[in-house]
Amino acid sequence: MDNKEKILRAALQLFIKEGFHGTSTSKIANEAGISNGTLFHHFKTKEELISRLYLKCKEDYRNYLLDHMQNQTTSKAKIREFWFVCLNWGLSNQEVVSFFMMFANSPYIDKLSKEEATRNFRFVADLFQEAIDNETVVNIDPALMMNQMFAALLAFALYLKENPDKLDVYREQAFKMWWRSVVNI
Amino acid sequence: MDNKEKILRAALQLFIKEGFHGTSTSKIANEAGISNGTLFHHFKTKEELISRLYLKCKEDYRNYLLDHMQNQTTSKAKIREFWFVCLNWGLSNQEVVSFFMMFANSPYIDKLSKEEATRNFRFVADLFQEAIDNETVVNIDPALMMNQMFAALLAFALYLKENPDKLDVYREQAFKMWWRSVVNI
DNA sequence: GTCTATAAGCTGATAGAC
DNA sequence: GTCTATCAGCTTATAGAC
Repeated sequence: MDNKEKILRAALQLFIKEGFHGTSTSKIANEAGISNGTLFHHFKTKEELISRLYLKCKEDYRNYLLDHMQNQTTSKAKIREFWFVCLNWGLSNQEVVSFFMMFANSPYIDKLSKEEATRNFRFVADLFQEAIDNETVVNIDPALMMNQMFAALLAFALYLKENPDKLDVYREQAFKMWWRSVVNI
Repeated sequence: MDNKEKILRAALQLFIKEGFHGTSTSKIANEAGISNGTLFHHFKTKEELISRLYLKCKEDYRNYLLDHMQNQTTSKAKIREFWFVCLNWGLSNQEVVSFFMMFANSPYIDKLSKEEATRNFRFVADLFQEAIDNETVVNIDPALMMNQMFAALLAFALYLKENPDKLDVYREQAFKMWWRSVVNI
């Protein structure tokens, strides 16, 4: 692992614990086991470090999703699979989930254009659009549907964080409940 | 408006814009039109100021909810009303919504016990428990159901923030969709 | 690429006059 | 209650040797 990677890892851990402004660059350098000067050699400013970390996490997330999606045939099967792949990613990347939430509620989000952040996730919108077109799900703005799906997933993941023993109990039901809210009947 | 109130208002605005650590006490004092010393007369530390602001917002929120709930008879009517009262509060208190989200994803949340934060919202859990008991909704942990409802509402409110013209289009449908996910059929 | 040394400016917080 | 003056420590970032 090179120093750039070490810095990003240390930063992620500290940002989650202490927030962006609560984490100084010297703390990051210290945690990464490198000097202050080295940090600023790899990242011109603290802000650049934060943006790079965010973009890297987003890319990793996207790659995980694409890697784990099989070729399902029906729209329902595709969306169902997407739900569970997202859930599994979230359960094994809880720090990144926290980081995304922090980032989404911070002023930094404005500096990376929204277009830029969602560009690589077009395939998700396409998934929903297809399901709308073939009348598998109700006809609402796919953006709203995505919003609702991620919200339901996130809320479930947060619930599991405090009730880890409930995963088996509600794993299937959580999906079924959300699905009932969008399925065309 | 006394100085304490001025400070809290200024702090809320600045925290949303710049984050907790990004907002210095002197900025707050400046924005509130008072001196640095006066701020520390009213709040012993910056942390106390943040906690007080959070608790005040939570209380205002709770009072709004209780004030606007009529006495509905059926569980469905009660929950439906609760949804729309929450939605209306969120739409007219968007800065507070942002603040709550920031706070929830910050390290400060750990310092106020979770018990303390939810204590005054027991009436919501009771609402869901009643609906479970009389078999209006599916039998899942009311905490999970609350989680899901607030997530759906919040996601809808965030969607409206970027698509304000869609309120009339989806206002009813958003509730109906969530309701279909929990109703006992 | 990595380090040490350094700096100007800001931070939260205090002291004491009014 | 409010103000001004003040501080010790930390902040991001730079300069320059190795």
